[in-house]
Amino acid sequence: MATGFDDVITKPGGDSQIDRGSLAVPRKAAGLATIRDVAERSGVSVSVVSKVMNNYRGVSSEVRERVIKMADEIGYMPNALARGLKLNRTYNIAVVLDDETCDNLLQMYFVMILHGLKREAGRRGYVVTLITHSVGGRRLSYHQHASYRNLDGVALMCLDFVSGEVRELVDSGMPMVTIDHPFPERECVISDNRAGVRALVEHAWGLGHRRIAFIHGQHSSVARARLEAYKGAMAECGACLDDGLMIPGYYHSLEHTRSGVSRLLALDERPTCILMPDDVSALAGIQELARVGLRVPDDISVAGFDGVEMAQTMPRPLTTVRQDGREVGRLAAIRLIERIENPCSDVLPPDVVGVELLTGRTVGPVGACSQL
Amino acid sequence: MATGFDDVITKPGGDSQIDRGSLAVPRKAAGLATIRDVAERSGVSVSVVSKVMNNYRGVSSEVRERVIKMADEIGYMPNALARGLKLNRTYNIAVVLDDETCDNLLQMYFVMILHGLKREAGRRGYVVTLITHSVGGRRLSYHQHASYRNLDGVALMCLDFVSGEVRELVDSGMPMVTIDHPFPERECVISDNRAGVRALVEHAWGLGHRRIAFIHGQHSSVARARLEAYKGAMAECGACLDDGLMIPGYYHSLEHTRSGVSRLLALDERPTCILMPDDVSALAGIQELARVGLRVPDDISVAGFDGVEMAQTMPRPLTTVRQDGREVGRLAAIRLIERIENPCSDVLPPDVVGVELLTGRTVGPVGACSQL
DNA sequence: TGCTATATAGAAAACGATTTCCTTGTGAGT
DNA sequence: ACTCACAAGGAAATCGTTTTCTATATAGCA
Repeated sequence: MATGFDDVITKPGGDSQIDRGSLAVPRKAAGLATIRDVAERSGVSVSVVSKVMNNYRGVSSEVRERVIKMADEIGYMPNALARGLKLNRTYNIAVVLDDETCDNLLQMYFVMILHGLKREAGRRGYVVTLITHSVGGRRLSYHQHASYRNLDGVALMCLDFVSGEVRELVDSGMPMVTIDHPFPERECVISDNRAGVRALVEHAWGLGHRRIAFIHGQHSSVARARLEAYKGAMAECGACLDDGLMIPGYYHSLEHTRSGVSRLLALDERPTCILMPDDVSALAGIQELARVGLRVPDDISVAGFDGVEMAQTMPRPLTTVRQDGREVGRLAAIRLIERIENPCSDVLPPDVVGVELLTGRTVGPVGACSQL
Repeated sequence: MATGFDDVITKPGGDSQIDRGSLAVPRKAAGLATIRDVAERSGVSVSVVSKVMNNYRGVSSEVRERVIKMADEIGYMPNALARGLKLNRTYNIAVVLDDETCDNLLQMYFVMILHGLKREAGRRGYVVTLITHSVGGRRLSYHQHASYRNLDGVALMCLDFVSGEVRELVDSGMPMVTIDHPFPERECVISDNRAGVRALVEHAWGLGHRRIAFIHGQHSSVARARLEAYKGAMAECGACLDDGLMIPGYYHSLEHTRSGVSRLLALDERPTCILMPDDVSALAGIQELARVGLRVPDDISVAGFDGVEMAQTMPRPLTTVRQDGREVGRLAAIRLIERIENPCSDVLPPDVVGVELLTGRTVGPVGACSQL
């Protein structure tokens, strides 16, 4: 925003006015009452009206009632802009959605988080604004954008947490909450990925699986946590870890999953069970397996991660772990707003939201066929 | 907001200050530079800086450069609040999501719309704020809320379009766009539901189905349009309409769909094909059919509506119609912003976004079994 | 009756921009 | 030399609030 130099220096208008699209209509012209209208029509000063509207004391109940009545009558609503300008509070929090790199809204987990977050925020008088770092051609950092709009705080999820952008935000001291990626001394809510993976491994192990493969995500602390949990759980079960069974993939990338499955099937000793990075990928994996003639779970078992409703409404429900995105979002809102309203309080360690194993029917006991 | 009477009249503070949570920090204290800082440090007046930042003419290029350099140096960003207050424009549009009645975010179609809308809005310099009508206990109408926050326009989807709330919004003249429900003289984008239903009916008919049932949504123009299209297409195909084959249901309501399926199966002459209100419901329907021992599509055919990715990534992809929610959202953003920036232009008839038949594998030729 | 607290009301200064004048200074044209 | 036009810069009003500070009226009290 600071570099207004780009292309247009000289423009029409006598010392002013570029084509600004629509003319600027003052609030009055738009038919909205201002505090001054209320004041005049109830015969008091602006300050008194303000005091009434904010429930301050120092106004006689007679005047108070008159003002309130008049305000109602002419449908007065304060102007959030003026209020925010004075108070430096907008009751508006930012959710950063980077729709250039990852399409977060297309992953149900993040949609659920957004849903929970928005709902809880609304309950507490806040509203949610979705920001990106590109705004009308100009490229603003998240922090610039959030402070340009005076947003009270920021919620971060599903993006490159090690980018300079995020660093800037962390360093800025602006109230923020991250999801599934803790920063020291910053609010955070995480979904219990470790427990989820552990539950899956144990479930499969309990059904007799010994060669349990894991197609895992990359470059994120979620992926790291899950991989670690996988290794830990396998080791605890007494398996000796086989690097060949751990294959990098990407969340929600059907092709990567399919090729991961192919790689696993090409192994000398095939796995009898594959843990996929997410539910959609799991379905893609099952498709791939079907393509080469393998039935699930008779010939090979498959598990997903997320627990989206649709995968449970299938003829053969997916074995997976349900993450409670809505709860994650709800807690994120609570913690962020706490921080906004009480900036000096101590930052607690991350909230960990529990997950639930959905046994489904795609991980079965190791059968005869799978020995082939 | 006008009735601040509720409970608290007398409160602490000498003539002022209720517990306002955080203290109000002026922008300067927060470390952000103001236009005055730029002016002082580059030795010019505030007006000149403003002119430079807005690319107005009437500033020598020498001064212009100096100002720009200084602005960059101290990281100046204008204050959107102050700007908005003066300009009466926030470059912020509202998306109304009513999370009390319907959980719109849980339906992928609406998520896609939101995604497309937000992306296109961002491209044009706008940001999206999600509003509800309940704000921190207080109940504001959509219109009140949007005008309280000075939002430039409103996008409405998936809600009760005949409510007083919506009426108020329509009458207010605030720029708005509706999705899948046209109002006279108001911007609108609709998904071609008629064509979708027609395609499904024709597809099924072509495969020999004659008794095609339709579990349809209710109380919305989408539902009406689809039902009409169903009737029209059936008639055109030469079927005589059977009221028993048209069953009211609800979108995304698994129970209603299941009971609808039961009702259909109880008919003397069972349908050979059922059109479900949406993809998730279709899966629920298939489950219900499986429960009573009917296989899809061998014994009975089933189609969905929406075309969500997951239902296509199943062992047996769902026969359905893909709606292009993202495109709907994109067009909605374009039309809304056009209206905001050019309030006097003519309102065009609704944009109709095409749909695509996904043949899938859940509607098959009428077989011997289905004659039972 | 004075004198001091206290309550009530209002004036005015912010908050950080934009925009409308208005004042200069300069160059061209006669 | 004298006007005229125009460019560059600045002062100040404005947008709609909040909040501090001051002025007045009333009550309490000796």
